[in-house]
Amino acid sequence: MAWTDERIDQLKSLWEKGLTASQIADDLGGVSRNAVIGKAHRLGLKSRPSPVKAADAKAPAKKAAPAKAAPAKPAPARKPTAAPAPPPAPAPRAAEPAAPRPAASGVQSQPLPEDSKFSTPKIVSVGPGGFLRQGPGDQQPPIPPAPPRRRVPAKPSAEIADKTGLLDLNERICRWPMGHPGEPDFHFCGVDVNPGYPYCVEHCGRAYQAQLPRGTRRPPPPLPFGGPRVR
DNA sequence: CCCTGATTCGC
DNA sequence: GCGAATCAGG
Repeated sequence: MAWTDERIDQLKSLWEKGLTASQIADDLGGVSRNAVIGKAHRLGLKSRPSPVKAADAKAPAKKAAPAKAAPAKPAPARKPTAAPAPPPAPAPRAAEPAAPRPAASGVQSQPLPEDSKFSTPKIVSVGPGGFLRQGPGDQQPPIPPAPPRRRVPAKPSAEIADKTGLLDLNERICRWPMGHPGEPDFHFCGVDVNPGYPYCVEHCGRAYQAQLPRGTRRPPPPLPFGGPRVR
């Protein structure tokens, strides 16, 4: 993707707003975090609080030279432009710094009422696609969907809420479908997965049901979308 | 592990 | 100029 004037403008704006390179890359789309950083530097955008501080003026010492490329660059003399001694005094955030931190908190497992007597455990599960499965005679309000976990807190031009879409899926977020494919707001759970599984802990609990007591009517086994046709 | 930004260097 | 690879700190 090319760096059009428009995209460069966005980059500058977002960068100076304090968004992280990842968020900016996400926002712009089509570019990687590295691309954003690289471009930002080429544009001369000033660096912001970086986790990596300049090497101390003493004892550089260890610096393993890997295979690729020839390092041999022992001159980290950082002196970009002016500002000889700029005390890091970020503008005091008066009130609303737009909260760059996504504060992504995984969905905490709903604490089971394990303390409440020994009432017959309700066997309720929801299959992929949001279909409710429950024991016969059981009536229960639908389980509220887990909030999608996304970055980019405030995207001005987002008419569609930031749901976890197909393109957002990766190996470590829950791919449990929410809603139905084809529907406007169909998306995926998006919470961090239960390691080793394609779903988050909560949805693993629904996907992999324990054996039920005999006599209990069992709903059909949970099949993810795309599973073999059941007959 | 995850994240972050910085730097290097082949293209 | 671009950005993946790499580095390095949190």
